[in-house]
Amino acid sequence: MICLPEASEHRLRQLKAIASDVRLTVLEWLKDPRTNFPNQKTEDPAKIGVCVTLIAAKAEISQPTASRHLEILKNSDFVKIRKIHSWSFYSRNEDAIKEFSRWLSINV
Amino acid sequence: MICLPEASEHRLRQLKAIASDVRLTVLEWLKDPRTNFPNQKTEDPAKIGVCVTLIAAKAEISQPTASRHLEILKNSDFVKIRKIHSWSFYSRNEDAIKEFSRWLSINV
DNA sequence: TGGGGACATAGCAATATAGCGATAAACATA
DNA sequence: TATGTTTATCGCTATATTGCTATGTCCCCA
Repeated sequence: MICLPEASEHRLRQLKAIASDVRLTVLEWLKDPRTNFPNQKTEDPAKIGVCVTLIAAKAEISQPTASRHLEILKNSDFVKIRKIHSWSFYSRNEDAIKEFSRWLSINV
Repeated sequence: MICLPEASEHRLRQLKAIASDVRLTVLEWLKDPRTNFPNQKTEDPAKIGVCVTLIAAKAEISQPTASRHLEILKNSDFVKIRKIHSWSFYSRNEDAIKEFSRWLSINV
């Protein structure tokens, strides 16, 4: 059986995380939160992040499904969460994304 | 529903192709075919590629399963096939891999 | 012409993934 | 306290993926 090196387990998790049309698109949207989520009034989406409900609405999926996708993106380190009151504001983790991209360019 | 831009369909296919422990490992093995497949006598693995049977044996999966994985890697452009007689010799498509890596570093 | 090796395809079973509605938890406010 | 809002989790169904065996195809060689 295939035995992946310990260090690559995390990379495989990251690869699976972005190998999804929904998650790839959400990551893309989060590059420009002000343009893609202009209706968020509670917090500045570019500074704090975007809440789950607005992401679900734009992706036209249910809120639980969006929550699950965002959990997967979080487990792969591609996004960060900022929790304020009952909101969860999601934003890109540019450092982790860059590091992943660098790993891929070297190791794949 | 999510509607991925036309151009990204191919990228999503590529992401799904390497989001697999088996396929990621095979791609890794194909970086150094002489070391990883020293038993191939018919053709030089480093020049022509590696045949399906040896890949299946090293990965400890059945030949049809290996064939399927290699087909997925081929459809994503990550490998090339060289057919000689009844053999199919697989090798990395370094150009396509580099192009993919460049796309990812810019667009994800 | 027949046999054997190498590969791809078909068909099936098991597992993983993605979607939903219902519901619980946390919190602000009337 | 009661209500409404936001999010996460649970349970379920549908689909996709991965593995296998069986089989067909192609090609070389006896």
